[in-house]
Amino acid sequence: MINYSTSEENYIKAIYHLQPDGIVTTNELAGELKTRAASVTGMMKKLRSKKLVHYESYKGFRLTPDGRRLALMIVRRHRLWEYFLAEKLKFSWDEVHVVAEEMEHVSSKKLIDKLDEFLGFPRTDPHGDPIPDANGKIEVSRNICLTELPPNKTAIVAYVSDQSIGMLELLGHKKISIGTPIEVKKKFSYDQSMEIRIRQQAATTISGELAKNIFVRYDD
Amino acid sequence: MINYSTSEENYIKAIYHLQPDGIVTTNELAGELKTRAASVTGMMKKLRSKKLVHYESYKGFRLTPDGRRLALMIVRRHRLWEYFLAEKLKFSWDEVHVVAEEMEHVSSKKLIDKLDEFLGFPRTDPHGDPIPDANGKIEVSRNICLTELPPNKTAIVAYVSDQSIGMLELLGHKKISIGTPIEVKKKFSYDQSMEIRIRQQAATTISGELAKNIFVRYDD
DNA sequence: TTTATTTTTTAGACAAACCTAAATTTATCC
DNA sequence: GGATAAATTTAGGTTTGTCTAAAAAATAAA
Ligand SMILES: [Mn+2]
Ligand SMILES: [Mn+2]
Ligand SMILES: [Mn+2]
Ligand SMILES: [Mn+2]
Repeated sequence: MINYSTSEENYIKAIYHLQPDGIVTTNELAGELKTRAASVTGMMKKLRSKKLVHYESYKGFRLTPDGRRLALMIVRRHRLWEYFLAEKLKFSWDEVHVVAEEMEHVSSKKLIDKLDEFLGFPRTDPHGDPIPDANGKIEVSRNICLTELPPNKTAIVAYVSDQSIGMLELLGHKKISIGTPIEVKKKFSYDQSMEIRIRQQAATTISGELAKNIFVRYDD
Repeated sequence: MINYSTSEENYIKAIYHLQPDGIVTTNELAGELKTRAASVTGMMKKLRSKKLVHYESYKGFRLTPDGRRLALMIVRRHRLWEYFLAEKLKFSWDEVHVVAEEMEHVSSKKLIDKLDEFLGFPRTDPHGDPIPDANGKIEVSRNICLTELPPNKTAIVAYVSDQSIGMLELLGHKKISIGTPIEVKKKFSYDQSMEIRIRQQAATTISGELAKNIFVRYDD
């Protein structure tokens, strides 16, 4: 197994997050990584020479099979550490990301596979994102958006797409987290807001903005 | 808390290991870090400007109180991760060091303090080295060398000073590890070799070379 | 289909950490 | 004490990853 630098890994992971299988442009990636377009161009030449991305000048880039494999390994490390931090060290789910961002670059394969085993082979991280297995296989989540959940049917919160601090804070206040049973009572077409019920508690209202970012598991 | 680079941290830790409180020379440090004298000089200027070492040209260097504090934090991280790897992930004690060498640079203070708590505040790492507490306090081990243990008195292996792979392999073969009860049956002055007894097993012979590196806890 | 705007690449610098080789300082030996 | 030897520092390069500003290419507008 070749070892890659922290920078190389961060670029590969960012490409994966933007487009696991499609074309990413220079500015998109620069925005994602908070770096400048010129730096991206330089790095793409390097990653191309290492056969991790397909890249032709002015035409964007795409992960190669090797690049995708590597991306999945980094995502695996990231999400396993997030799970460890939340589950074993009792970090709150909005704190785990920053720390995992550093830990994901510790490269020992054995470490990660043993950690996976120690954690009991968790399938999702604290944000509900699926964790790739030791072979890089990742579950395709077929969760539906809360906005598409039929009224008066109970579903389980499985995933939140926006994982910013502000969002996680709001969810915390509303007592919504991964695994929370949730039910839509009423939808208001005027502003897409909706009245929901969490467990047996009194109904509460959430904005359309928020609802759009909540995904639930609902086996109809 | 200021953050230091992986290189800076490795230099500080190496100085600490050579001389926690005394003067270290350029070549000594270069040898320890497998780098060149010129690189050491450059880094010392930088660490001096950050007030982590006292340094005057041609006169060697010494950790400042800040430098020592930092060194102890890095040692703390290193040993807690070693403990985690051995205890929770079932790594063998000769595998933990390389991995911890990378993990020790993840800098979150909260991570380390929560890890410490999760592990139950262990006092020593898998090699018997003491783990500094959250304030940087470290136990002074008053272990004695196996060569000084009076014959026919049972003591507990507490620490091995040479932690090279070869040494750990030999100890593994002899079934000696931290916590093993050990007893000296006979010493041969000719080559400093000795006959020892481990638990209730048959006596076995070890070289003076090996005995010099084994330290035991013995409350007389 | 020219012209203007946006996107991307190139050119040139810079900081961190490393290296080799040469110069300088300190230590050792007769 | 002066000549050698050893240790250390300086000088000058290299690599990685970043930046700004200018040039070039691709898109969009007129
Ligand atoms: Mn990262
Ligand atoms: Mn996550
Ligand atoms: Mn290290
Ligand atoms: Mn150790």
